[in-house]
Amino acid sequence: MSELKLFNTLTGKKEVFKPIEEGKIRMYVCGMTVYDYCHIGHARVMVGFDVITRFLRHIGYDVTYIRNITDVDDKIFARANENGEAFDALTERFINAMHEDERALGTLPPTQEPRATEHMGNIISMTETLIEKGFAYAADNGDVYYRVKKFDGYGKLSKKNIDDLQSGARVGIEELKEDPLDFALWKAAKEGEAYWDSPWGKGRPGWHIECSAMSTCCLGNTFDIHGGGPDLKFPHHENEIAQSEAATGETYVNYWMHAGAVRVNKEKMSKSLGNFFTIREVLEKYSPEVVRYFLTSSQYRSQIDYSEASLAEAQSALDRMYQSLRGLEISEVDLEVSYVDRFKSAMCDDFNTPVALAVLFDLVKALNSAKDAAEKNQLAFTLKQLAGVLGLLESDPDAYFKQAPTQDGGLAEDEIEALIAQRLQARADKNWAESDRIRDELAEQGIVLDDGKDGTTWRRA
RNA sequence: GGCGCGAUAGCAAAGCGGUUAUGCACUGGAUUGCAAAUCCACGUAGGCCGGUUCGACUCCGGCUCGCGCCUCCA
Repeated sequence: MSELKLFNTLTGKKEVFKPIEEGKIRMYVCGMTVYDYCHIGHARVMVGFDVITRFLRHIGYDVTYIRNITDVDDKIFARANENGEAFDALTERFINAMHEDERALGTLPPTQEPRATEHMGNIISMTETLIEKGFAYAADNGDVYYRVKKFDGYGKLSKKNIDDLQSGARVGIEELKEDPLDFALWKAAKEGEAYWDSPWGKGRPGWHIECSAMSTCCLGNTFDIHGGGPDLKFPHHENEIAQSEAATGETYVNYWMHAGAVRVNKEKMSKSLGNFFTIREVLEKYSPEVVRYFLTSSQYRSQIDYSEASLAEAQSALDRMYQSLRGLEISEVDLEVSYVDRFKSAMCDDFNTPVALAVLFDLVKALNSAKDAAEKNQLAFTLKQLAGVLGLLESDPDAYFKQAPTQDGGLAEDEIEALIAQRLQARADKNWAESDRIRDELAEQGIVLDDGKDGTTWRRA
């Protein structure tokens, strides 16, 4: 079998993957800051690392997959304040919403989902360590800052030169910092804000320290893979490296993986631009599996353009896959190895899902052309197994075609069945006009009829 | 301005120094009462200019254009 290669942001190259511990992978992925609904950009990371995790497990790795929830943050406080709502009531709501979105998209739950608020002790002790080692200092007001220039190699992940950064940094606003590049590990609480007690007084953690604390706590000083969205490279991940490596004196992460951006009209989808589509919005029109297919149809590192047209295309493609499985009773047999090998070598090459999908389509074509029942069964079984590694084709084909994506699902199933029965009678009477009238009537409701040799089936277009 | 990434057929998206990617759409045929689905047939694409090579979409250099990061963002 081909060896697993993955693109490491740290080196800028595709590298052969070597786990720290034979057969095991410890992976941390940056999750959500929970103050709003997840958008398609989040879905990209969720689905992307879900597929990665599924494949790594498929090829035999014991994967510990940690994805944090950042539930203390300036934006959370700001939003809670706007709403006149307690910050933890707000985060609880959006954590639940996030879990709903994930269940809809069929992503496997992470091994653990640590929350910043549950790791205050670790956050504070890591901050203390950084102060002891001279990498951080407490300001007069109770803030604690990280001394960026003290850390050798700052910028190595995002390939930034510290001098370039400095020239662009805003100076003068924060007199509390020794250097404008320094970033906050701990922020003193302002009047009326929620706070935690610390050696520096009442306050809360800065943005980056919680990930260093949680990842180290859950996975150890050094772990295999750290992933996240493209906009986390700098400063978030850069700062995590600075914090963790300064605190532990050890390499923080061996392989850094970053998903590509989701764009809308050639612009990055982002909170700040306000051009984002939430997962739940999209799911009103398209089935979750179509969204997953769309996200899988390009390699996880490339940027993709979100549009209705691309989702519609994804649906057509996925329909083709399900169509090939429709009406088959599939029983477990040995897999067709040639397809399995091609699939695996595609996925071993930095998770090349577009090629993996191409293999699935070759399988679909072979399946559609096969005459022999045993051969059909083997191809269908192989198709389902491999697609399952991508989290696809896990539904019953009939259910897939009959599902109503919107809340008002249009025509009810029994009405459809009744019309089909009427049409069947008309056909038996060779009343083609009536038969076609019913077909057209259903077509107007988005129902497509397929007359097969074993009767008529229907699906929603 | 600094750093990084990309430019493939109508659209989307891959691999590859010389041999069909794949999907969607389109067209013709088979099939069907009519359709749908399916099958068969159908595409010499690779931003521009040089270089290396027997041969480059694939390697090297330059240019143009697009995008991302440099500030909160997945």
